[in-house]
Amino acid sequence: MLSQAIEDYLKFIYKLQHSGNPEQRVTTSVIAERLGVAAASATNMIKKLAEMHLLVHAPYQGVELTSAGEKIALETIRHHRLIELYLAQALGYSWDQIDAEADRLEHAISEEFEDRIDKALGYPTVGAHGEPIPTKQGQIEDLEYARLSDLAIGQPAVIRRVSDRNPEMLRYMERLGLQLGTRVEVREKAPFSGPLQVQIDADKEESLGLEVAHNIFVDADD
Amino acid sequence: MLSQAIEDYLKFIYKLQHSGNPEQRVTTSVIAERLGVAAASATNMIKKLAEMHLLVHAPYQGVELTSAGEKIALETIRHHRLIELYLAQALGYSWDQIDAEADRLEHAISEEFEDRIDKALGYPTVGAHGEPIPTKQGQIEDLEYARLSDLAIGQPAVIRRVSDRNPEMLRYMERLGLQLGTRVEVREKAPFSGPLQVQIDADKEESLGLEVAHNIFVDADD
DNA sequence: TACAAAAATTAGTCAAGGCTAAAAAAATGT
DNA sequence: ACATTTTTTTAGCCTTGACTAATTTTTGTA
Repeated sequence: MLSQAIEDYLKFIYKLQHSGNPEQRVTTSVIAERLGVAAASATNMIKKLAEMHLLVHAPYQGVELTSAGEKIALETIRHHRLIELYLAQALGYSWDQIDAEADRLEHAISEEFEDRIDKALGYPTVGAHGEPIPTKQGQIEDLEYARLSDLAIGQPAVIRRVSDRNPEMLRYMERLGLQLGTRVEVREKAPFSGPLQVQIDADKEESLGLEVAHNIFVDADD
Repeated sequence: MLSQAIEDYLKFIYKLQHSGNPEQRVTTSVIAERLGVAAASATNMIKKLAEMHLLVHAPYQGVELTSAGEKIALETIRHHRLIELYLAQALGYSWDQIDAEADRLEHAISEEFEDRIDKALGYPTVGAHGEPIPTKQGQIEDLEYARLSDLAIGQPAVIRRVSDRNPEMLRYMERLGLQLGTRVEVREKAPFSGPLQVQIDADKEESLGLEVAHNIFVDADD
């Protein structure tokens, strides 16, 4: 069994590798910052993971997971997303609570547990925030959606994914009725990075800050 | 937050204090054996727990939980038993699997999780093996049942609790149809600590070894 | 009562995984 | 091109909770 620390490092490294700009190298300091540890601690762990052949480290250049490392990262992410969805669907947790709980549980569950909640959920392919759930074999779809902030005015769209990074923001979205599947349409964009006027679900119009809109991913509705 | 190790020590010390013979002192070696660690390790942890005022240690005499220690033990046991029941009822786990899974999960869940499964289960008062579940306030009933091995011949009874210590044994009981609520009656006791002939649920009669019968607790049915 | 056996403790290690402070390497701007 | 800033690494230390081996203490028995 791998330690919780190792699983966490691999998980976050995977996420950093696959987040946004693909040219963004995953360096020691970025990893340290994301995990909330000192840079020296990250250096140590990276060295250890490299010795375990879970990643390759080019000093000062960044880190890349090996397929063995990626496999573990994807298993951990699968656990996390299945647990999140289970918490939301079976136990009634709200959007902003599931991430923290799943962060602890993901390291504690067995394969058996994974299989049973997978089955209970009907073998879902996307998580509670719309992220793809890796398969047991380590396959993951990469769903590419547009950001609501980039949506053309007047183009109707459906919310397909939201960032789960900020619980505060999730609470805000939930309060506005922004969920997966919600129909949205940008009505107006204020100049100078100002707020968007967004039509929500045909019955409501709200002013949405750019930061929030940046963290909502939509599928143009045609 | 207390470490998993501390919670485990307190849980097992509580269980040892309240298992069977009340004159049996809970000594370092007994604790070490139950937790599967070296005696020296137990000595260290006991010293630490004593410094934290979670127990009182009389050297060579044994250990006794303080009320603070007992509170933590009972919280941990509550988590364990709620999780076990949830695994059995909501996720279809079998009797022999739930203990191991709960051992890991009990240290990872939040109060929120505890509350939600408690509610989902309808605020149960006994666990999957018939053990009382401590309340959130740390109250616990002590249910005293007779052992099936001590039951008088011809006395009908109902299974109320089984020991969860041995998964093999649980699997065996399950296979024989021995569950909580099952009606049993001892028909015959072979001499020299021999097996019992037991009527199970009016439709079956089985020969049961003394060790198994010793780990089944019943309520005389009158 | 003395002494052997059993139980408990102490002493010293080890592995994980953090930390800070200092040193070294790389990148950047003038 | 070189000095400064940023990033990374090294060195050394800390805490947790295990371990083994050696040393008490206690206890049970001849």
